[in-house]
Amino acid sequence: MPHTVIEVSRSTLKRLPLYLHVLEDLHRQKQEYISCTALALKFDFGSIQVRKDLEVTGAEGTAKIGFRISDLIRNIKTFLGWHNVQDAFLVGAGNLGKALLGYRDFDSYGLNIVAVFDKDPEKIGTKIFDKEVMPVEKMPGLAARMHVNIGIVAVSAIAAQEVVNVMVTSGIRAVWNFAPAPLEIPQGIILENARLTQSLAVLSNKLKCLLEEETKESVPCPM
Amino acid sequence: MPHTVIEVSRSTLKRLPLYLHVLEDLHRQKQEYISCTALALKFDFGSIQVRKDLEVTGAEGTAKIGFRISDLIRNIKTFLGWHNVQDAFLVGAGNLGKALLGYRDFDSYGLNIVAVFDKDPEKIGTKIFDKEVMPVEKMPGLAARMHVNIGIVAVSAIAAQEVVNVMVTSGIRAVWNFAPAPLEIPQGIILENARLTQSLAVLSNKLKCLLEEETKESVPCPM
DNA sequence: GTTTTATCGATAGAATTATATCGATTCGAA
DNA sequence: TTCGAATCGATATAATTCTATCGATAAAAC
Repeated sequence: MPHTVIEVSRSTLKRLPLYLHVLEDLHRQKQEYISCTALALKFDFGSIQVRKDLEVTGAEGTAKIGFRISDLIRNIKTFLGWHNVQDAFLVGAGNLGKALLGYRDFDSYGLNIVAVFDKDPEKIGTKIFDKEVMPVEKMPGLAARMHVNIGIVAVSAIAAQEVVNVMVTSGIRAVWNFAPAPLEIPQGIILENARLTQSLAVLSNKLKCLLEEETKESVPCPM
Repeated sequence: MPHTVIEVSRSTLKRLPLYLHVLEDLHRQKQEYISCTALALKFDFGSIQVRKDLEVTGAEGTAKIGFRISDLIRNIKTFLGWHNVQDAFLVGAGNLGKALLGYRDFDSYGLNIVAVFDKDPEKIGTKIFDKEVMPVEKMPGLAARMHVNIGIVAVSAIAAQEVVNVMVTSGIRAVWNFAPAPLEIPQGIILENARLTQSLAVLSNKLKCLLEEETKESVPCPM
């Protein structure tokens, strides 16, 4: 049985959690089945898109009925790797770090923050949501001992590269970066940037266009 | 002089802030010019992509030299609508809300949070970063008086739709949503979702594939 | 029991997005 | 001053991503 490599686009990958959220909601409401058509109504894209996305997770539906919701949830979670919760280190105990620590739903998204690090001596030793803030120097030792794979960067742009370097030497395999700086990372290590400003850029541009549209009658703006 | 409508892809729009950050960094370091080739080195995509992205902002470069950095910064900011700072309302004074309020750089991204709202009586009246938390009921009146166009949703998924409804009736034109729920919004109002889980999904999937690759020798995973 | 309708699954086609090519231009070096 | 290298700007090609179509199938209506 030769393995065929399934190509999955980044776009599909990003839509899966959207479906998952809706599906879990429906599951709580005891709904058993849903069709792509019905699921697509929740979003601003079509049912074919939904079906193709679900296809990559190996989900199978029945004609006229749709997909079993519990199956879909399981498939999506497995596909994303959220069925096994991964331990993660968080570096940066500022506002953003606190917000991430306070976010309780991460465990259903396969993420469990097990330790917090910072450089600031003022913060070290304090507790945030029951987690003690430790000096960054302790990370390498702890990462090896605890077999932690994920590192979350929640520090300033200036400090970010240094933090990543420590993470990499600590054996971290995947970095989730919240700092607004392009980071260099060795091949084989996963880097994913979670940038608010990207989303804000789209919003701002659209709003600018909308407002310009109102003042002038001619519209020199992209959609 | 007829206006030709420039088509700008969402992808381009999302890359612009990445460039902007690097450019502002270089500007602080007193560098005057940069080529697309040099700028592209900071990212994992090519120089042609960079050039085409910059093109939409109206930037003009010189052969062999590249682009004047100060021009690029101005062009990108203008294109995104970040040259004029927009006032915004934030709803939700939880961890995320606090983090957003504490983020000082928003003003250079064209955003200025002028007021915070919450439903929780315990929170109302308290101050977060010098901003008093107000009851949501006060939003409509204030929005009209202050001509606020942007609303930021930083509440739970359950409360989100209700908050958006109030925003819309308050005259808000653009909603920046952090709640992990698909929101319904009338035509003509801008909705942009800032979802952490999307980024996390990509990370998790890649990590899952990496780890599977190590245990098995055959690789049944995308990319 | 037959027809109708909704849906899946697969394939084909359209649209969008990314990358490559090429002449024109500018600087620096021979 | 001429040549070469680097880069822009425009156009053309490739790759990716989205959308439409069609037969098969299962449930509901008649």
